[in-house]
Amino acid sequence: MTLTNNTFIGEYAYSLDSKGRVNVPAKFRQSLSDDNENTFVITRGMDTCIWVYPMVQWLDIESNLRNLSSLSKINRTFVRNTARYASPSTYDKQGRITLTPSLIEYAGLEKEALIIGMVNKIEIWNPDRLNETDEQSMEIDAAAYDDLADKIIL
Amino acid sequence: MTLTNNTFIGEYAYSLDSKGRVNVPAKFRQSLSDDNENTFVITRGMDTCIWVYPMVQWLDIESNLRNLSSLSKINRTFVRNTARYASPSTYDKQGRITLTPSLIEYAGLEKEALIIGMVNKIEIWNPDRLNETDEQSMEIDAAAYDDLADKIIL
DNA sequence: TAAGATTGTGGGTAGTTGTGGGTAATTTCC
DNA sequence: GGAAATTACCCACAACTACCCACAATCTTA
Repeated sequence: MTLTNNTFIGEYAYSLDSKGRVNVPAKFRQSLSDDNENTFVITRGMDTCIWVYPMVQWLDIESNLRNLSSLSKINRTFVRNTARYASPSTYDKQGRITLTPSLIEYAGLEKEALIIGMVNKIEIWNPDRLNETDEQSMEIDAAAYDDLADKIIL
Repeated sequence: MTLTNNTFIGEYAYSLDSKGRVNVPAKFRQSLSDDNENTFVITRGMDTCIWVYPMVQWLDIESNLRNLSSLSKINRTFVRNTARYASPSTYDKQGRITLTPSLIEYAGLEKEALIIGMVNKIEIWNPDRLNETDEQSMEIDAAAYDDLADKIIL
């Protein structure tokens, strides 16, 4: 029952404990390749959620950032915003990672944490926020969504 | 008399047991190619039913998702909605897959489960719901059906 | 038709997984 | 340099899941 390495799908409802720890779904841990050394890189997501990358995936992003010339202002802004909030985190013996207070606040996390596999990364959401985001995008994106659906056969 | 690999046709009425397991029709199992490793990926269907993909078929979808950059909001939404409800499931020694409570609720499954071969994937229905859906689509679709007639020769 | 194999269904058990909290090591700050 | 706070590591337990076995019904084959 192993999918491709470093690939994550599915949705899990876990709790954030008093120490700011969340469980990484067992299936996600199993999918991690060894060269990640049980480490993720955690950062702000583009929606109000947390993004969690397997380390090797992050290294890939880093090398892409490296190639963006700082001559361009957009590049500078993009590199800055991508890099500044990122920090590596190794999961403990029980399979949990610790989130920084800053990220917990950014994502508005309280007791519940919804963990979503986004194929090449993982998202951590406050369930209520995700619901709102879902409803908003429902109407707005209909047309563009159909375009996408044409390209990918489900 | 074997059909093409990973191809499913026909209708089967099975039961959902107390642990959320349904049998995969023996013919469907036989049709699965070896590289699927006896594994399906189960997710929400576009009607209120469950979709079951042979793993290799899903991997194809996955690699398409992987190529959608998360810089675009629409892409994020699309990847999220496609990936979040999906989960791999290997059938057990008796040929059953386990459905998640979330999917069982989505499809409104109770004791009976109707399993339908959809050529490249499998659908699992609550029989009552399928009846309703059938009746609704009967009249509506006459025109659209004519369009289809251009594309497919029966 | 009888024997054997296959298929669908039910349930028990051992191992895994998620969650809470305790203690020692490390860091921070006065 | 030492106290306070933070972090990392460890243990414990309840809930759940995957795996195994059993059996009845159906189909296959000699």
